[in-house]
Amino acid sequence: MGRSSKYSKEQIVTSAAELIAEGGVQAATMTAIAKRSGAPIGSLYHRYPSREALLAELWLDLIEQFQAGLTSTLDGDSPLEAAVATALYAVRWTREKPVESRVMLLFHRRELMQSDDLPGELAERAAKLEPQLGEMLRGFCRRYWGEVNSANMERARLAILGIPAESARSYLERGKTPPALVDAWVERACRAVLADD
Amino acid sequence: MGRSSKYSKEQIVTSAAELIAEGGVQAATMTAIAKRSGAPIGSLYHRYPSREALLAELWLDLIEQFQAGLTSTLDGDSPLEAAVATALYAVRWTREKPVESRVMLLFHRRELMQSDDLPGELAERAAKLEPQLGEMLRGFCRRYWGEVNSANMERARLAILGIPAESARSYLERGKTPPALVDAWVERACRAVLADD
DNA sequence: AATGTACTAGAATTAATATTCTAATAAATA
DNA sequence: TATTTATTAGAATATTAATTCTAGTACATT
Repeated sequence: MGRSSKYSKEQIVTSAAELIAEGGVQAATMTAIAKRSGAPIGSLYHRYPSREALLAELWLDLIEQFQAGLTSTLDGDSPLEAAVATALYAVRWTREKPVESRVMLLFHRRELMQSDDLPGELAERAAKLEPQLGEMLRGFCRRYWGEVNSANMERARLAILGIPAESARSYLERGKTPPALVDAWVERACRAVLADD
Repeated sequence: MGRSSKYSKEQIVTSAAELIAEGGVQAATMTAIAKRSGAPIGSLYHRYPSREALLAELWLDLIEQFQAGLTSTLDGDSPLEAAVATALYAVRWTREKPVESRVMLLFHRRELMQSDDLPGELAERAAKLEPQLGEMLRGFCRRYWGEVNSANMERARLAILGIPAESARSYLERGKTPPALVDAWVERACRAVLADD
């Protein structure tokens, strides 16, 4: 049924990610994405209704993949050890996927998805992200403290997500990747934030 | 000598900051800044050679002010206690100046100053920031560990700057301000990262 | 081989914004 | 009060980038 495609969605989205990683969101113009991926502008619009939908899909792909890794890691036996492992997973992820993590950590959702009128499927995917993260943290609080309240939630968020994010960010900003030493600091900080009073 | 001005630089820059805090950098168009501040576009260009120069000045004002506070706090007697005080100063600053801290923490320098060809004075001010921060951290390393090396520098940067930044960021992103509880977590994390092995 | 259909192509159009330009205005000084 | 000049005003222009449109292309199925 019809001609087979010469340029895949993946090529397009990857090109956009590289452009953002190198020069920020504003560098990922439709013309630039076309040039980098080899696909003509017409083909971009054949696949995506708009630039915003293209960038939103890129963003959602990344976050979903990352969050899936977090969630499964935090599911370990000992909640404390699972928390540490999750924090370290996040740091390692940025080491292994510097382009993707630059996009994720250095640019804000608003820059990629400014309006609320995304194509339905994308809007649904976007709406699931935060609840899923909340559910993950809630589970942790229940297992670790035996109680879920907003202070615990914030505390867990800082220890498990915030600290590794920041630890990586300062390197990613400078075009580097967090060195191995950082892992030890992240682990300590994570444990310190979660420790009993 | 000539007509006195009706709209100050400060009004203009403040309006730009509010717009950015509310809607991101892209919301701070010259038209929007003009509307919010009351000044007509012509007046904006009378004071600033370009939008970029206007935003750069805003950014530099904020960072310089913030960094001055950091530097003087980190100068205390006991290096460890001074480090903790500095980290807490940063968190409190975001609590007291939510608009300014949103601009500083949520948006990247590149978004505000994309080119390298800023008017000379601004370029000079921009060039001083990072060295000044480095000097500050270097002094801390010398006093606390007795030795300055890149691992120490990174570690100090995480403990003193990174951790409070992240702790505030997660609230600022949601349009909130870090609650008082956060201070205790920041202090612990700061001490943990700086603790002996 | 003929035909249908998704896809490629990229030029033309539109939309949004920064910037320029020319003409008023009003305060300070002589 | 006359004059000077920084400043206000905002319409006109230029620029940049998204989006649309029309035509061609090649694969898959019949």
